Amino acid sequence: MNIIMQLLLLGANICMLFLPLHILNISPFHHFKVTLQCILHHHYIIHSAFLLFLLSLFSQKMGRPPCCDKSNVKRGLWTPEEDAKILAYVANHGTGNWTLVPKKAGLNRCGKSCRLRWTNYLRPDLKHDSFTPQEEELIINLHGAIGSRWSLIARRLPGRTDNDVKNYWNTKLRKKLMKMGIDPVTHKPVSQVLSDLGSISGFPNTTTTNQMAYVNKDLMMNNMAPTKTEPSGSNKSVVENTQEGQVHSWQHHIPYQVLTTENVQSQVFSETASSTSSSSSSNLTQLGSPQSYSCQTPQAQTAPHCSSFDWSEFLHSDSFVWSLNPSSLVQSEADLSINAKTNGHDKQGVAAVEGCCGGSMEYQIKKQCEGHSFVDGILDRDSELRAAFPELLDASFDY
DNA sequence: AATATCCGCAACCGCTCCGAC
DNA sequence: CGTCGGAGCGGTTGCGGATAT
Repeated sequence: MNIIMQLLLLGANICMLFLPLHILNISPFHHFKVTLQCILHHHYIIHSAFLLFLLSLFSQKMGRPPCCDKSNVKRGLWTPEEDAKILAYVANHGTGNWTLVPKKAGLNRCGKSCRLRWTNYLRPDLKHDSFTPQEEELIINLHGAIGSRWSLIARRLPGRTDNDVKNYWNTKLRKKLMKMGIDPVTHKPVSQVLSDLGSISGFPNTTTTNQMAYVNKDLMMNNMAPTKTEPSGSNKSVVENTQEGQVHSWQHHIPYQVLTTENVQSQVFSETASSTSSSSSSNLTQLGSPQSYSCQTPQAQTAPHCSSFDWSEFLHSDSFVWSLNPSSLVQSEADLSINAKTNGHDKQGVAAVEGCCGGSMEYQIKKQCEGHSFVDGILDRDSELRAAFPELLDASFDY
């Protein structure tokens, strides 16, 4: 045992000798001395800790240096006094070179933190009241067109920051769309997203009944949360039950893994827009689904059965009473009435969104029925969007 | 009334971009 | 052309108030 441990330590030390110990002001002799003492006295744990300590020092020294000394700067909420210092500094010196601001303004804060405080809260042109329906509508339309590029969206909303828009989307709009049965990522009805998934998932061409074997239906029913009753009574949203219920993942061939429906939807969305959602790769997602909901006819909500496995049929089966009800979906979309009004200062953007969404659902369905894959549809949509949103998608977009 | 849970928002984190050198 | 550092961005976290139990 000792021999094995000594061999392991020897190997680790040989590796360590390749590291430039001078960076840590540690001489190879000192390193060798510590190692030798540990081995001679069988202090393997101590020596392992020593090696880990060296490695952690290297990771700190070799990595990118922090913008400030995190341990010595104040964090958390800002006090009125600190706000006043920032305001006074900016009034005298203007913005820029934020790393020097804490020192010059007499603040014990990270410069980056100062910049964020200014841009997200203290800027005099910011609005601090709640979002208007027009702003809400614009955010939804732009998100459908360009995805989660919050800074781009915020620049079309005077007085709003990207953080404001992002928070409002995450806390209000995303949930609102989901309640309406609209996928907030693709801006498509969830039923169609699921249908699209069925056509691209590589699922074998078997009957729905066979595919149901992937799902532990009984367990799903047992795990379903009780139906919530909407205040509106007869217009009870069946969709809302999808938020509460639990289903089991069959997409990943883990039939009995218990997941919330939201998780399943997330997986669906992440698969349909695989590696396209989120910042680094949102292009396909955003380009694939620029839709203004009012453009969609009620007929468009019920996609024809183009693929061998139809998610709509799957979800509308008796067992899945929580699934999307087309009638409620239509009602919800009528309530939204996205195109009822056009924001005055952004007619161009909204017009572009509306222009490119004409018959969008029919378009997708037609494309799929013509043998286009879902990805083909996204790429086609990309081309359309580039034509419809030249000012948003061009690098030369003028804010 | 006390506690738990939910929700919204401010702030932070890590990464990328971009201009200066 | 490569490096460095400031600025910007999107995702995530955590706090504090509101609401439910």
